[in-house]
Amino acid sequence: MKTEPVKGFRDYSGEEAKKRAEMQKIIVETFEKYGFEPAETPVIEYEEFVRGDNKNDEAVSDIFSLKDKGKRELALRYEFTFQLKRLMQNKKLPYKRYEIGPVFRDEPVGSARFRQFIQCDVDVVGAEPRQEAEVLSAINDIFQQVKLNPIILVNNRQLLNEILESEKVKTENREQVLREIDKYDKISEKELKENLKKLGAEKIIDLLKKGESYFSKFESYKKIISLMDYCRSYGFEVKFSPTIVRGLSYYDGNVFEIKSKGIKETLAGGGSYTFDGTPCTGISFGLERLSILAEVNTKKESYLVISINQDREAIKLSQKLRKNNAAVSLFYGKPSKALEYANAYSINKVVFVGEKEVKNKKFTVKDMDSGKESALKI
RNA sequence: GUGAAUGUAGUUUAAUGGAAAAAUGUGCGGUUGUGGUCCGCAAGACGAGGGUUCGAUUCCCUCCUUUCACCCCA
Repeated sequence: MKTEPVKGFRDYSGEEAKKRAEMQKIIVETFEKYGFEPAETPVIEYEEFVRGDNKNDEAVSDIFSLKDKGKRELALRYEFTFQLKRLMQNKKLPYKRYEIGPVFRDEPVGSARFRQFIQCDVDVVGAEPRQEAEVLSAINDIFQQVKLNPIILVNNRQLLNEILESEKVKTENREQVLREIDKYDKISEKELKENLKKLGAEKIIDLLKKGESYFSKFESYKKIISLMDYCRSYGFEVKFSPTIVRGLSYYDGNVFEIKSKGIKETLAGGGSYTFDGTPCTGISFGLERLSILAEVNTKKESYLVISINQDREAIKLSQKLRKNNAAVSLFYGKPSKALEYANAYSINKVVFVGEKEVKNKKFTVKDMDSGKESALKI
């Protein structure tokens, strides 16, 4: 019997699992602080719906597909945004929701790439452009709380189109040109130019490097300037990067990408798009990648109540502590084993419940870090 | 998906064409109420399947895992 996890899937336990749980707590709290409400959607959807209109989208070719007994053509969700098409119905706008949950992609795996990962997604349906800054601020907040320095890059899809238009790049080549531009940071400029030359767009790279003086003549650039301005009001900076493209084909306005030192993979991505004529904006990030760099405090105050042949009293005491919201485990056995147990699971307080304590109705708490004992107050 | 590398106890690392070693972790114990020290005992591995061979963990083949690159992406 094979017990190992499937390629690209894995278990989390111990410290790692604690860290992930703690991070999710921070994420939920922050999203709610920004007025987003939670939503839960199915993992399985009709394949047709998952694919949507993005038939040419490479990412969509990486979906896991399956069939049920009724021979329905189904698929595992590979992101959350498309499900908004259903959630947004009959909602007063702007509808602000977040969702945290597993998504699945049948694609190559790597150290920071999995086939199942927890995606944390926030969107505003019925968004004004200035709400892009709100969404970015929420994400920035989360990153700050886990001691990360995010580098937030922004660009605009239409701006790229305008530039390709003005350079008279053939329509049929544009998609490929964008894909090449996206490689800007990965391959040498020489190589990039050669690739672009084949597509009749070798001048693009030099143009993108020109900066403000060149971009300001395009209408879409104003949207970037405006976004940068709003972000400054929130107290953080975003950086204009004309070479970020983003894959998901529904983006049609500003697009975002968050990077950080210490990881080559993108931490978060998002942008503005239009569903049923409604302008929306959203961003999402993967918990696993964030977790690689995040620093969170997983130490919590917790108790180990040790029953030394005083089970009834020990249980009573545990329940009292739990009523005060303490995290309590019970241990039946020898004190030396109990202390070892407490160390193994980083339980920082132990209470002995033995004949002596029960008789005197006095319990002492031992702090596992300092070794000091003090009277237990409930 | 393609190409390259990889695969030994839960984890980290040895050795070998001829009975697989250690550290750490785990379980039990050290005569029964105080820990991260120490001592003893125990359980625990050659990714899977084929082939070559008297004999394969070691050589060969296939598959799988992991890692890297391409493609794309959180």
